Amino acid sequence: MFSLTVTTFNLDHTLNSGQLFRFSKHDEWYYLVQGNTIFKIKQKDTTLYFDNVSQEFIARLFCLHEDYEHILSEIAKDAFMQSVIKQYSGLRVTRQDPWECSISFICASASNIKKIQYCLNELSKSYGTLLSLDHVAMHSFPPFKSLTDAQKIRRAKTGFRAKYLYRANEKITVRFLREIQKMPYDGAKKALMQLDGIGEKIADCILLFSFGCYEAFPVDVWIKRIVEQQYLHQPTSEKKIAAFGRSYFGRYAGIAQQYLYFYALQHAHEF
DNA sequence: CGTCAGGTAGCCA
DNA sequence: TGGCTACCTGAC
Repeated sequence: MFSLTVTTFNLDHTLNSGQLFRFSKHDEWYYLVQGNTIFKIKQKDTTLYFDNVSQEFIARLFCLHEDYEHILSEIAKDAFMQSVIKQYSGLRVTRQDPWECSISFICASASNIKKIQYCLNELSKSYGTLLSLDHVAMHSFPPFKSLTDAQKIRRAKTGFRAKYLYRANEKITVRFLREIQKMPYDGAKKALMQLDGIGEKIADCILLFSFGCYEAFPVDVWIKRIVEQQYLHQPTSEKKIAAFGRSYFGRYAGIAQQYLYFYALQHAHEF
């Protein structure tokens, strides 16, 4: 068992903000999979407790090295954002494995969080290996290059996304991911959008959640609704909403987006 | 039943 | 470029 003191970090908010889909909660502990091991993590005030995983991995996944006090002050552009930030302070954008993140968000197209989790778990059951910790069982994520059986992909109830997953598995290579990492935002986004099933929104999610590209401002229905309601006061295209988000919030627009998204989820009934 | 989910591709003006 | 619509599937 290890522990770490954290500031401006909230594990619950971070895990439940729709950026990471594969975790399972059992009395106070969250169980997650990293490679071929399960680990568990929980937070008590400013202390993070974790087991079966390295401190380095936790710090990287939750970007604990980032100065969130500073980042949040930069995106607190107006009274509304200030209140959202105050309310959900500690929500962080994660830095996930690019392969898992790409596959996950291809599954996210026109779906919902419950369904995405279901599909990813089914894919993992089919392509991963069974792991356990404290009598909690989970499967490892389908390994890199393993999604080679179209039937099995479809049996995970992935629907029209099945062919996208199959092709992504063919096209995503170590070299491809390394190139993306080196590119600036625009080029990286274009490269990701070469893949079938990855459009503007999903490319932005992948860049934001697995490449540390904080300029990316994914626009989904919820971001569209909240930006229209709070800022633009009229129906606006996704493209214009994204352009607004990036120019208004600046270099940490993606983190602002995550706060807005989390706020919208908590207030979903009001829309 | 229709509509809606963390959308995208293909088609048309 | 901008505005349609079909698309798997499950929940309401």
